[in-house]
Amino acid sequence: MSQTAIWWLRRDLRLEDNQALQAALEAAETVIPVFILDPRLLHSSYASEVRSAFLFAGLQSLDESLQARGGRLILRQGDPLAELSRLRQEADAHAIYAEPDYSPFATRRDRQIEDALPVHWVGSSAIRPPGTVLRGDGAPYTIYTPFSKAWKALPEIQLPARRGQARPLNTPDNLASLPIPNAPALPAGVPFRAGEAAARERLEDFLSGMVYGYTSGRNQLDSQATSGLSPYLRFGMLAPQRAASEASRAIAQAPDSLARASAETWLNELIWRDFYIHILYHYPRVRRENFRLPHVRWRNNPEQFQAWCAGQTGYPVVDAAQRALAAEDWMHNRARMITASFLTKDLLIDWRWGERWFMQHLIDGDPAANNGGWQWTAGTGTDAAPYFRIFNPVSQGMKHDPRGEYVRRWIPELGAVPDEYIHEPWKMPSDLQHKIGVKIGQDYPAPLVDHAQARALALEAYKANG
DNA sequence: TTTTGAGTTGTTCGA
DNA sequence: GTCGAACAACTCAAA
Repeated sequence: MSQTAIWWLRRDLRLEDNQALQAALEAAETVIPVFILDPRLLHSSYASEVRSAFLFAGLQSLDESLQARGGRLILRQGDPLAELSRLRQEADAHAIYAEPDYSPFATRRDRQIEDALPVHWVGSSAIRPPGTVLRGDGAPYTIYTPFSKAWKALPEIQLPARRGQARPLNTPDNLASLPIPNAPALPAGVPFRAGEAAARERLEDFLSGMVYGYTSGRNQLDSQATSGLSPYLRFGMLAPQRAASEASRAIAQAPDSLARASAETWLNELIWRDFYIHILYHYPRVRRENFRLPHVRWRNNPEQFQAWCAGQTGYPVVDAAQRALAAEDWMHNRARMITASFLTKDLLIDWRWGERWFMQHLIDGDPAANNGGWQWTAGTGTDAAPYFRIFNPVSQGMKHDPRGEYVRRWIPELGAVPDEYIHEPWKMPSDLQHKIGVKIGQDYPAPLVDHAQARALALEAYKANG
């Protein structure tokens, strides 16, 4: 057995269920865990300070776990190829082990690295790697339903059995490491703690609770019925294969058909994550271009975009969503659809503007899922969703936030508005506005656009697409 | 090759 | 209030 291997961490910030780590341990006496901060990513126009802080806190937590096993995290900063080459010489390492990552940026970077260094790719940041779910003729799927059927027809996801006492890593003491950046504490409102222990805890909470109420609960804006696992999956603090195998187990053990349907819905959400990873991998152009409908006539009014960003559109559920994003750096999935539909359909603003805004703020911001979600909502995406599917921000609010709890939580100035007006406060008679002290246009904006009119304009703009 | 059925998440209108 | 149809046309996936 050779002596030393490098374990290069990227989007797999965990020790458990980590196939790359396991392979490194099997191949070498000494394992050097390294994370490389890449300035190109840290300072890109899609970066988010809070997401970086979450990353740093995750590295901190990982370093603590490593120290408990006789290792430590080596942190470097710079170009990964240069840093890995240097570290390999310093440590006299014979090989590098890493989990594949599939974004266009990562793919380019990793091709360069495998041309120059002895790197072994082990595991996958998708449950099933791109290229493993293909049509009969070998082409990639571009429609979710057949993709998911093929995905489910493949052999069940196998996780390596958990070992008893994990063996030490023996990371040498003489290797230089940057201090892990002192993550500014996550803002007080952010409801996520970094690290695999927190991920595991949330997974177990979800499995022992909401997984069987997921189908009905996940669309309620003010409920805690979603899994809340997205930030952990984003950074690999939870293995996606672990989530999938727990989903399968929940399906198998469901007490009744309703429960089974719920667990299946959750598994489908995980498969959607794979779907968009595969789409971005096979069609990297979607990062910049519409998947279909190449010529939507966007209006792109900058003042309206500002109002949308600030949660000042005058549509309570849209504004609540945006303000929740500002406060928690996370947004409920239903809220994402509502606010994205409003930006693209009601304001006719290019989905790329919203996509960037989300990436700059979402703690779980991921290029594949974010791009897929925006293009789906904009009607330009892979699925042949009809363009006339335009969300009505009032009826969406009434349906998914019937008591206005979500709205009142994030828009305190609407606190006194009665339920019947909470999603359309501009309809309050002026004496009521006066009585409760909420004057529309003064204490809270009047609607930025009239939805019925905006809808008609959107239908025109999309129909005009040649 | 051709044919056929289908496509996450919605809204509105009129019976 | 409830229900079904219309909203368009296209492309995908599989038989």
